[in-house]
Amino acid sequence: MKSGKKNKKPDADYVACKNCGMEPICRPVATGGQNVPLSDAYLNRRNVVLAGESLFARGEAMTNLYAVSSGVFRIVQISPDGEEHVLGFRFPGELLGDDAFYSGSYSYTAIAITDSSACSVLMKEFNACSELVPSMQRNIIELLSRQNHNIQQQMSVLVARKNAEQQLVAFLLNIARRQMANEGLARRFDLAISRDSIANFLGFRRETLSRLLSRLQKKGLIRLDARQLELLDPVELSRLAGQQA
Amino acid sequence: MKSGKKNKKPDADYVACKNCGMEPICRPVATGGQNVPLSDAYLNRRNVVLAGESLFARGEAMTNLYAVSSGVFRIVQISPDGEEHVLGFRFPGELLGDDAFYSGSYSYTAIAITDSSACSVLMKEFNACSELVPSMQRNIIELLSRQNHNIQQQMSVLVARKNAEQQLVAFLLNIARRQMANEGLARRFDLAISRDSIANFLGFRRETLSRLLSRLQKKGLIRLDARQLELLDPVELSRLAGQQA
DNA sequence: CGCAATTTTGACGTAGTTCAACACGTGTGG
DNA sequence: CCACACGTGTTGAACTACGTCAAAATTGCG
Repeated sequence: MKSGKKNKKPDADYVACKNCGMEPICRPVATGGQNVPLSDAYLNRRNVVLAGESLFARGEAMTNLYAVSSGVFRIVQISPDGEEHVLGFRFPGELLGDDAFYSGSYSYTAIAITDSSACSVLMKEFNACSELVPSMQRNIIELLSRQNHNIQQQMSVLVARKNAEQQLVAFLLNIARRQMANEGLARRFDLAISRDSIANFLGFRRETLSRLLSRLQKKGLIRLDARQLELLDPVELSRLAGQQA
Repeated sequence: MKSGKKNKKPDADYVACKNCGMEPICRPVATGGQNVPLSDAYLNRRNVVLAGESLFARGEAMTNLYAVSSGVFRIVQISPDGEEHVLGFRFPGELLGDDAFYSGSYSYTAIAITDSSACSVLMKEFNACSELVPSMQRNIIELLSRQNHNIQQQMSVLVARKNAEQQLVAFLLNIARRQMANEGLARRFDLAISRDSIANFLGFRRETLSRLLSRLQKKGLIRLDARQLELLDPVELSRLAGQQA
């Protein structure tokens, strides 16, 4: 019994609002500003989602736009042959549900990996409000554009792979950056995601993933204790992944 | 000398404005509407870009938002080790440069594969105008959201692959749909893209691609004469790709 | 503690890469 | 007009990385 680990409330580190992707559309409200009439329901802070529970499911009408405030989510789809396919992961400060604007319903299911929490903005209120405040619309445009860019970037890394190792290392570095809300590189962190989810996402078998991780450890590039990941040689890892930055 | 093929002006089929991704932000202007003051420079129709030329390059300031009106573009990035990497392709009706909203500069280079043309909206004018017309902003939000969804979708197909054949078939079907501005499936069309570009994009070797295409022909699923592609058995192809729709 | 889920390891088969040769079309210069 | 280089695409043979199947080791949970 070392800490509050046993109780279910996520006592995790919440992402600072200033580092959150949703900040551009939260702040105008939080500060009050141009006397826009807003219900209290507009912004709902840190809704708890327990590990394994879903925040929303594919096909549901888009009622809210979400941003992860603590924990990790995986976003999944079920393929026609019934298999779950992991589309990606979302870390604190990142948006959830943003690709539902155009269709009005969520296009994937978001599941909490660890006990997590997410802030939500009620779409009904948001739409009404953004009619009145053009800067909010401008903000969400930039949000979407950035997200767009991130996804395309990640896709290029994943598809351009020479081999699985390169792809995996690129993934680990990607995660390490997002762990810090893209402000630098986390050297040591809890990679909450299971091997199965990672393998599923990257498109290879859990056995292959396991072997690759072992190999990276033997080479002294990472240290992995259960799900605690440490990047021992970020420079060499970056080189391996064939990246700059 | 059968047709105008020798002269350089693209005599191609232009996409209909009603099928164009940029229509939501063109139309409000084309119809005049709510007496918004607009310079003639706002919308520039069908700028010609010859095969091999670039429309804009990575890093340049975002002056315009583009939509392909005829031809095909490939979007590329140069990796640190100097290799060109193909991030994707853009067909008539699709946007170019949309992921530059957030940073203000293009994040990739857009190169015409065939002689092509693109409509452009001047950002300076667009920003001014959209301040006045909230519906335009709403439109661009939906555009970005849709693009977001499309990219994530394509990524899931490319990364989730069981094998290269499945991945290739998914790609061909994807192209065939986009050829028709997503209104049904083109059965026979000019796949203008070179084998090298396709292989680069899909992340395998040109030799592998060549073998796969040969195999699909032997199976009687496609017919390929130079770059003229015919889908002989769309149903079986869809099944092969492990997709519905 | 003990069972189930997750992760690792081993042995072997196969899909995709690599290297190399060839075929075709197009443009260039003698 | 032919000779030649060059870009693009196809094909073959040998190699290798990853997948598959099977079993052991570790972790987490009741």
